[in-house]
Amino acid sequence: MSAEKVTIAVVAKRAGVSKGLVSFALNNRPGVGAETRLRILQVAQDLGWEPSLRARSLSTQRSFALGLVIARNPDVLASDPFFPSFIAGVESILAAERRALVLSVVPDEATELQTYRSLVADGRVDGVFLSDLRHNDARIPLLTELGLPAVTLGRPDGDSPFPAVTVDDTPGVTASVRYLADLGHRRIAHVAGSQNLLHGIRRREAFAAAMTAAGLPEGQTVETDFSVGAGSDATRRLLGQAIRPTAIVYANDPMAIAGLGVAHELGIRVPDDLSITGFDDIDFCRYVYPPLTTVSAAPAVWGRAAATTLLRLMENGRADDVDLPAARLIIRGSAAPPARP
Amino acid sequence: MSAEKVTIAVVAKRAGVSKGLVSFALNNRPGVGAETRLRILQVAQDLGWEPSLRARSLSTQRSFALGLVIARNPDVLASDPFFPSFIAGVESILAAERRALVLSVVPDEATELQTYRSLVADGRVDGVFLSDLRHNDARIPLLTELGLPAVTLGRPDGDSPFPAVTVDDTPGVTASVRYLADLGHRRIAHVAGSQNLLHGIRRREAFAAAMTAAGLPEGQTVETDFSVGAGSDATRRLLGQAIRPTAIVYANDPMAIAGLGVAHELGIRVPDDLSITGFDDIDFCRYVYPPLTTVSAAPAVWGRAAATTLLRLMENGRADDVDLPAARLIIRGSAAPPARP
DNA sequence: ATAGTTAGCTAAACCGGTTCAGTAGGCGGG
DNA sequence: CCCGCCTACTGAACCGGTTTAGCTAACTAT
Repeated sequence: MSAEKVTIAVVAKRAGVSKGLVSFALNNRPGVGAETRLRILQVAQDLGWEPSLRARSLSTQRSFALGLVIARNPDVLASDPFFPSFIAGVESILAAERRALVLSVVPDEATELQTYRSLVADGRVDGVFLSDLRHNDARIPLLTELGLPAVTLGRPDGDSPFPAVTVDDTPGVTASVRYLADLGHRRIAHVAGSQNLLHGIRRREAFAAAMTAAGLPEGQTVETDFSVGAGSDATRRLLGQAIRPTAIVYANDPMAIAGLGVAHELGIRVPDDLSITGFDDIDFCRYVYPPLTTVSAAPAVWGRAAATTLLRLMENGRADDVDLPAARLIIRGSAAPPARP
Repeated sequence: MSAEKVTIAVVAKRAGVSKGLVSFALNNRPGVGAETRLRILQVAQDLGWEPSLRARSLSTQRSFALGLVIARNPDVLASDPFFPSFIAGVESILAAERRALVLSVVPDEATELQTYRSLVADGRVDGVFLSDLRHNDARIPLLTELGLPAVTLGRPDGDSPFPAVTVDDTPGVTASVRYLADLGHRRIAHVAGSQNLLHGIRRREAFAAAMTAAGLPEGQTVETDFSVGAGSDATRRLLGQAIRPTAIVYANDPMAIAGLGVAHELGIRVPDDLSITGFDDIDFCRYVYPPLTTVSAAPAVWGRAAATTLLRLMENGRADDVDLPAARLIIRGSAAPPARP
């Protein structure tokens, strides 16, 4: 019988109006009589009509989807729960708007740029999230050139036409150092993240500044790529020295957990012989032994804020920067006063 | 000048043929003269023409995208690197095909089903991956009804019209139990995953069967939801007993790592006083102390195979099941012969 | 020589919306 | 009473591809 597919034309005929008017009524635009509008909407509902996203896409040149491109070393990606949580936050906003999230995971930066080009060429997305900002990030001029709306996760270090949704890392690092200094530590080291990434750089800078502010000698810093393995190696190097640090501030939790493992292996007791702090407050922190003192980051909240901002930008052509509550120190059991020599 | 947008019509005019013929040439269909075809392709290339995905979508009723809907407790999602790795595998196949991955993360099963309906109603995807299979999974009849091609990750327990891409968990669990039994353990417990999930059920069944096969008494089993916190609680319960197990087989690594933490906290030495094994071989395993004996799963390989199979299904209307190499035991340092009482 | 194929190609319909120019009718102002 | 203007609405073009019916010319078979 009525196996006929319901299109705007069917609705129009049934309501006794033109296709155009149905379109106007649907997108509640002016120029439609009040009762006509109601009749149209009623008919649409009766027929169970849902406008075709594809047709809409073609005529409006929009895709009703947002994009996220992740360029990370697979190891780092796998052990860092940032993205799953962030994405869950993003989705909680998008679902209500009936928009989709297009995700790309790529192996390197060159592919990443190429992926943005493809996404735009294919009109897959109407806007994107820029995560893992880098120094002089090539994506910013690229996206500007491509004319694709974007939101940066954190403030980039150069000029950027895009709104930034930021969680400031500095206070968390500062608080960690101060906390350790107050406990009496003087030789505090830092296992830094990748210095290609802005948050890696900023955490290291915050560490250095906090050491100075605490009146301590410059702390030893080891650069890593944020991976668990690199965290382990860095810890081994730090602890293998004749004079070793009494505390280590890690740039993320996975590395701190790896550090915990190395300490155990070397028979160095945490927190008695060595204090450590992490960054991110991943789930594991609460459950390793001793539980990890770390800095909370709330990636899901970040995801919601980023999605909201990006939608606003696309809607209004502009959106203000958003500063989320800074990450703060969560004190657990992995730090204590240094042992007396 | 030629700021004009390049469409098929422009290419057609420039090549002196009709739009239709350009389309034929592009999709290399018969009915186009050899040199005409070359000329058309040459013109297309000269003009840098890329057919519009949106227009194609509308006329072919396809979206050139695949979907993945994840319904997981945020805690579990965050600590389990399965999806990031799986997705990386999927993407490595999709990128070459110029298809996109649409990802949805939803809070519960009801929303999950609704999400599949939306994806189909909006024509967002041409096929989907079904992960985290459940007993009598409602998604299978739903997708059958919706007519959406799908691939299941693992073999479902009921009838399914979809190809299954499987990594058999059983041998890994069996090997773990056998390994522990060979070391001399008799009281082996199992911290099982969610019994709503097929892999949770199968690992538990494999555990029970392996215990019997090894001639051991039925092992104690605690059910969890696969989360780190639940793994911690379960461990605490097992170790708080008067007569406690000498070994614990965990249904996944995050719980095993939590178990390691609990043991440390209680002053129970691993592996001297307690042996443990995990499942999945996540990155952390190598770096906790002692390094975790576990079962490897290779989610990225799984992702590639699943994507390949799904594409084949969509192409040919059918695809065979794929059985990937079974997960195998990786022996590290978290198990040893039981202490003499 | 004539009818029947077939390869190569064109024109137009189609996918299902949006948008814009234009028309008819109603109303207020002069 | 006429003009102008606004509101409600229609018809057609448009987005940019795919697909189908049908035409022509050349080639084969009889």
